[in-house]
Amino acid sequence: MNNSVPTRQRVLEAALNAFGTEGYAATSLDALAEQLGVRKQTILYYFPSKQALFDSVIDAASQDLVELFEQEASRGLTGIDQVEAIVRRIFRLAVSRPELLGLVREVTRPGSITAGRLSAHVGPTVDRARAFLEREMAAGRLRRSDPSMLLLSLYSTVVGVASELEVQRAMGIPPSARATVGRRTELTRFLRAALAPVDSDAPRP
Amino acid sequence: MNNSVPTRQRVLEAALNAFGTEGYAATSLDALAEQLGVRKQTILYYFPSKQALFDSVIDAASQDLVELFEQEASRGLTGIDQVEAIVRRIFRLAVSRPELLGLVREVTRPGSITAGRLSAHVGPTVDRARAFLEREMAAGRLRRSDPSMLLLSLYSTVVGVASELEVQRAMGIPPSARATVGRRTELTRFLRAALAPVDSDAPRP
DNA sequence: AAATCTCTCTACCAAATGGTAGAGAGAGGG
DNA sequence: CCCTCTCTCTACCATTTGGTAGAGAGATTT
Repeated sequence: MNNSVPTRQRVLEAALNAFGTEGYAATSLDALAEQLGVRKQTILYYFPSKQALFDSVIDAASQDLVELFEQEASRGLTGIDQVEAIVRRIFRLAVSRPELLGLVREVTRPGSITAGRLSAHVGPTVDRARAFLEREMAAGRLRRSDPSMLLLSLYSTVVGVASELEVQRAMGIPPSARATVGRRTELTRFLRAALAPVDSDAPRP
Repeated sequence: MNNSVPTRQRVLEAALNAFGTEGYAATSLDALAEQLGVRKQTILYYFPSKQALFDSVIDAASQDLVELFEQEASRGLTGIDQVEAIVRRIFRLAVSRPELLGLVREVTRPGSITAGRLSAHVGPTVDRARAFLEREMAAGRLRRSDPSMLLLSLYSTVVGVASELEVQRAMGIPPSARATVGRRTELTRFLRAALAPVDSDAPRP
């Protein structure tokens, strides 16, 4: 059965899903194996330990994320339009592959063991993003502020709004597809207000 | 030894710390007990199961959070000043009791078991916050937008910036005390830009 | 003094966990 | 035909986990 997708890749996908939604500690190799219709030792054949599997999952997820961003960045938009395009992409991601954002959340939590692995992969992309913000500020297309801090604020806001379903329920926002679009629309308005340049941001002639 | 603080409360505090930093699944009762210099059965005497302990921790944490907010809200500030005061409080919290925000993060994660418990406790406070935003918008002291969505954006941004240390490191922001103040300052500027009313927000006479 | 209540302990246990050792089946090459 | 390589399996195992049963010590009540 299912001979089209190689086992190793199937394991990686199932693991990404499990780690991203349940978390590392709450995911057992036995449960993962059963879900795949395979024995635990088959998993351990491809990945020598649970930690090694987790590392590989992070590597794969990082690659996906980086590709997504580089692809979007290569379209050459500027100013708030580029920011809005990225937001749109992240929201699409939150719908189509919520486990990916979940994994990011898992990896970046304070007590995380595998701290630097994701950072190492997305580092260059983060640098590109920061450089973009600096460039656009200098050109007067974005309000001037500290690029690193702005990037952090953007990240927190977008990923939070896109993925914190429980919080949203607590705040009276139903987790429907229609509400998702509404969230994105409102978030975009929020970001436009925060990013739009003011007079004093005009580029030096 | 340590007869001043009752055991039950010591267990609650240690559990809040562990659950908030390591997560529910990664926290074992044995480890918790050892850390307390007590046997696991002592914990199970006060809390019939691990899940019951977790529930109690959530209850206690909720109470702390609610008190904190109600206390801050009772000072009667208005507009962005009130928002800024809350931000300041949350940052102080992120420094003095990071495990509290970590617990919130743990509870609000997608695959969480104890979904509604925190929501039930903080619900009324959330309602108050939303009512505040509506009132201030109507008075022309905040830019008009959807209060629920704005609240969500504010929550995501503030908690994210205050607590996502790993992300910050990945973005080139060192996790020092000085940088914490810098983050808060920059975040406040970001929020002011997003919240400041524009001409069309003037209250109807 | 006897009985009860509060609290912490020792002694266990069944289940689950990550991991080791190695057999067996099939394919391909010599 | 045999050898080797790839892949998945069965059989185990030591450790850890959440939880049960109940003893013992001290204080309080009757």
